[in-house]
Amino acid sequence: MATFTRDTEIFRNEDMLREDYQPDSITAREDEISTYTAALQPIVNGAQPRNIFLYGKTGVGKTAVSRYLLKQLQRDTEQYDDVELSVCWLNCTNLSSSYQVAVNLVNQLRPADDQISTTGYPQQRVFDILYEELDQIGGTVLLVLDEIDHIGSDDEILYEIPRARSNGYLSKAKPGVIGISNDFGFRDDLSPKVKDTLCEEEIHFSPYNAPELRAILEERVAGAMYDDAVDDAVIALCAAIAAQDTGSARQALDILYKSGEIARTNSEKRLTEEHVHQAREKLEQSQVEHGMRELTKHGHLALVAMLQLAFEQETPARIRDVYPLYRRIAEGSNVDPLVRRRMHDHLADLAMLGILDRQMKNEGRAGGHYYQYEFDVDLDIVGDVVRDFDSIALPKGVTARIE
DNA sequence: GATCCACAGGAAATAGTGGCTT
DNA sequence: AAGCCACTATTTCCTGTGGATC
Repeated sequence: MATFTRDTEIFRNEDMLREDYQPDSITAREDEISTYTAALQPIVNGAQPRNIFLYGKTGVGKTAVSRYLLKQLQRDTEQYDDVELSVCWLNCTNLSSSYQVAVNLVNQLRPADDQISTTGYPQQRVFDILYEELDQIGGTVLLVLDEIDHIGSDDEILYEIPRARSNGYLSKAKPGVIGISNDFGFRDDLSPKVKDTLCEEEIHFSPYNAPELRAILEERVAGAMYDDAVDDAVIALCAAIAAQDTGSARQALDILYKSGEIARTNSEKRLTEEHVHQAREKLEQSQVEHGMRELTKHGHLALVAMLQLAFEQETPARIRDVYPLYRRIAEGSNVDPLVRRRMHDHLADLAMLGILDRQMKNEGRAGGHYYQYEFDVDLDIVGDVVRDFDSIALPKGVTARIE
């Protein structure tokens, strides 16, 4: 018989450690905030907004600071009658082109019962619709494009919006673009014409160091967990691990949260450093697992082929060895196998996700150059994932090893 | 130092899907 | 219904590459 009781020892309010929690104040980003504030100043003055670009790795506060500042800005501009500020927030993950960003912006601005479809229109048409919507809102409209680097090299929209007004497409609206990017390289990939218009203000967010992470954790822990549940050493360790790895507050908070979960499951009252280490390992593991499950069918087939080779001690293996096996498994599973070139892309994907490790070998005239692939993760984890592939006929060598 | 292996990986063409316009 | 438009996944074709070997 299961019983539920309220947690009175570890978590007071675990929401505060979650991804979507928005803190009331921002810790350790003073410089960024002051630059950002200065860049937003024209809006308060009722002038044309400047375009702003934020760079920095995940979990360094770009989104949190933006949310925080824009909220302040909206509140503080209310007192001026000649400033009408609206903010439109769009996360561009999964949007790979300007066209899609434009469509999603329109749909964001429109009511749910009047959406437009994601394909079918000529590109310029979608832009026209977007301008109509913007003009309808009027005033200053800030378009926040989070994770904008996902649109890759197709940056047309970043050129269009800032110039829409001077080109006479807009009469009532003053649009401003705030781009948020995880990828510094994105800036260099932008076409020159976009760089000119868009990168008026650039703000760089550096990774957090250990003391900063500690400050952030302490800030959150005060509300999220009971005082007796955590001590400074545990917090310091979470901060240290995250600082060394990614410098991301997200990671530090995740580790702390997971540590608490582990402690709670073991019905312990205090977090220990051991819990933290376990938490880190678990998180790493589940990330890799998630990556593997999300792959396409052919990615899965490639994974199975590699697993088979690993079980036979044939790794590291080269394409020449993996491909025929992949073909057999695909055919056995009633899937049309891909050509070698394409299959190679899937292996490269696996390597990029950190699931496989690849080494370039070069035997010169005798053997040419090629990659050798082997697993970079525990085979048991791979086995766990592969066991759930129900549309793939696993080779015997694999089924035997994973039960 | 030229050659050449065995592949890496870029580029363009093609297939197939879903949706708009007239 | 025919003709567009955009997207994704793939195939086809091809040039590039590092270093052992000639």
